[in-house]
Amino acid sequence: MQFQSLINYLSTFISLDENEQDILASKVTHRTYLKNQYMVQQGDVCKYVNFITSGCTKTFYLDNDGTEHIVMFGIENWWIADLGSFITQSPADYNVQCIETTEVIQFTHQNLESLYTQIPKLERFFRKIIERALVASQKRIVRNFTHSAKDNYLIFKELYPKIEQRVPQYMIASYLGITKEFLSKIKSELIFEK
Amino acid sequence: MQFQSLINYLSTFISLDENEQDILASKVTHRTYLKNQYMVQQGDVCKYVNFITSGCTKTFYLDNDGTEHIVMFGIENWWIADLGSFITQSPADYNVQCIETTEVIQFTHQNLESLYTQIPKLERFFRKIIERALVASQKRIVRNFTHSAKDNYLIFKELYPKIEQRVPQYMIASYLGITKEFLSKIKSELIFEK
DNA sequence: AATAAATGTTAAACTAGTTTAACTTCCTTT
DNA sequence: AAAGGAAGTTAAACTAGTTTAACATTTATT
Repeated sequence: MQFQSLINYLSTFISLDENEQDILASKVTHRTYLKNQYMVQQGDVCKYVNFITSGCTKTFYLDNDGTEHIVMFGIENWWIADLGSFITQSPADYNVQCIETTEVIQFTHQNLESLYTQIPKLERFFRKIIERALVASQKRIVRNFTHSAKDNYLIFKELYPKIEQRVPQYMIASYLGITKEFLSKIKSELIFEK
Repeated sequence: MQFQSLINYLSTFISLDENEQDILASKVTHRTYLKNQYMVQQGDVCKYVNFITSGCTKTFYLDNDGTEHIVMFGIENWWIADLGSFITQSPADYNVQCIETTEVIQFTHQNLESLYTQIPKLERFFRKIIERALVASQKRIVRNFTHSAKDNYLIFKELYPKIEQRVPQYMIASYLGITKEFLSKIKSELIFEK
């Protein structure tokens, strides 16, 4: 059952007694999105924070030319939302679309707020998750500046080997901030170098 | 007095009663760093989260060539630390150096943890601050991909007009991920365009 | 099995940003 | 007031990554 995946995941960070688990269960819902469906659309308010129990998503920004820029991918045990939109309940800058059929456990803003109050351990947990995400985000900024596209591709493969196998190459190029043609060139150079 | 600056700042987010203010005061220390002094050095453990009451700092990464890459600046009412190092109490990736004489209020890891427990409002406050920082960091990643160096410079000026006036140009170039020579060229083009 | 659609490749011409190096201007320190 | 260092500028040669366009391969649909 889906909810159990969340409990298992949380148990590696915090321990919740039966009562707390029941409270949590009463505040979340479960949903399945089909491949290509949108979890969040640019311009809509992001209603949920989503915990992925299975599947794969991409979070992307559409620029004025209609080009998509992938901000992040999401797989099992990742938290996915347009955080800026969710916390302020204002229109989203990003789209979240499913690359595979994706099952999630959803927290509304109101339910999450009430969980924070009822189970302070959970607020602490989310603070720590967000701290880590911020550290990772800052590291990514520095990486982008200090490394060539080829190095960044190799680092990506090492950091997220599971994602590299599941998403098309042109999306990885977008995540790295380069064109699919250039990534193709990089890959052929890497094969040659071996 | 320095501590009052922190209280004033916090009051725009949360209200602390006298007792809570006293607890807070008992858990922080004050320190003045001179121009060019280091608040954090790459390799050391980042011992404090610093709230700047006056002055200006740069947080930067030194790559293998010895080139510095500025991750962020800090001015009055900003929180400065190597967050990754602070939360795990492991060696820092970044340096924090003062661009001006800088006064800060410092929180050790232990004191901050105990404040979170004694004043849950403060944990909520920090969660929100970090959420915002994460949103800003993700936006910066997308900005870097979607805009030219010239656009990013204009955006920087608009976003942080106070910082632009206080720090040398070559540091702004580093923050933008371009060379000082190219920023110089961009500026001369902008003058010409007017 | 056939066709269309999505994904991936190659190569040539191009451009945004880097490198190097020489020079200028401004700021400190004596 | 002079001298030295830090910060900023200019320009030429270069390179990492883009653009365009044509083609190849894989995957999905009938």
